[in-house]
Amino acid sequence: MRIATWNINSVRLRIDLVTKLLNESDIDVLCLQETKTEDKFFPSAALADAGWNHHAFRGEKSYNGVAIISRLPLGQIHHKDWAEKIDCRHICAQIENGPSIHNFYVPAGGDVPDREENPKFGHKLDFLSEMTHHFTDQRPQNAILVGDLNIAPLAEDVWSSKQLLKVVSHTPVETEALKRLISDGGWVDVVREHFGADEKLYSWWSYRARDWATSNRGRRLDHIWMSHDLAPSVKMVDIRTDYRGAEKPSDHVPMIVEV
DNA sequence: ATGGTGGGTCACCCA
Repeated sequence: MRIATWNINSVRLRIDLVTKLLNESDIDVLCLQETKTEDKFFPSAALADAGWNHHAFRGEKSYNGVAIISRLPLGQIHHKDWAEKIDCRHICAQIENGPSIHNFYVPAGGDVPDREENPKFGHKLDFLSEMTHHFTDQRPQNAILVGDLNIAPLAEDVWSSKQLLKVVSHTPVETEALKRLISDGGWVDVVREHFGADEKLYSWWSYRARDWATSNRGRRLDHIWMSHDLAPSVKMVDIRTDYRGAEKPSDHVPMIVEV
């Protein structure tokens, strides 16, 4: 089974890029974040025409939004609301006779890494803390967690750890919270496990760079985690950096895992 | 230290 995650930054604008990825990479289950559309406008027909008939999605006008697109039948679908907001940042679907897949879009957290000065940063930390409590209470089994978690936890997950220590996404309070969520929550960071500790890994490059590829100031904000029982069955991991060079690209690229 | 770009929607929000 091939599972992918991608912050698409508007699923309606980039629907052709989505179907291209599904077809050319033979994806079974694709998890999207930042779909940025209400459910009534979700492009279900285009996905069904391409052969992916099973959809679970939660969207809102302009902001956030998550979706699970599958060519395998979906069983139970549910979501939780986090940090006392009803924004669309989580959806979970079970693949019939297969694993449960959690799809998350963690708040970006604003610009100032201080919860007193910047409520968005407090929201991000509260969201992570609730996730940690949730998975500590209900340890994942036969489960996969993917999404844009908006944190690059390790020095090798950013172009310059030193220069990003005070930049939201790589501050110690965030990276420690994410590592605690992995360990206490019962997850394995299978992308990092696959490539090893030393390799620089990025999934996001800012739109603001003059030349994203030449400056290569990336961060690994997107993640694929598995429960300990499932992690040993990973066969392949691919970070599709080439999609950053597409026409009208998302600032995030797809990450694919085969189990 | 600053501003750089892009998406959604319709004067700004958010990333």
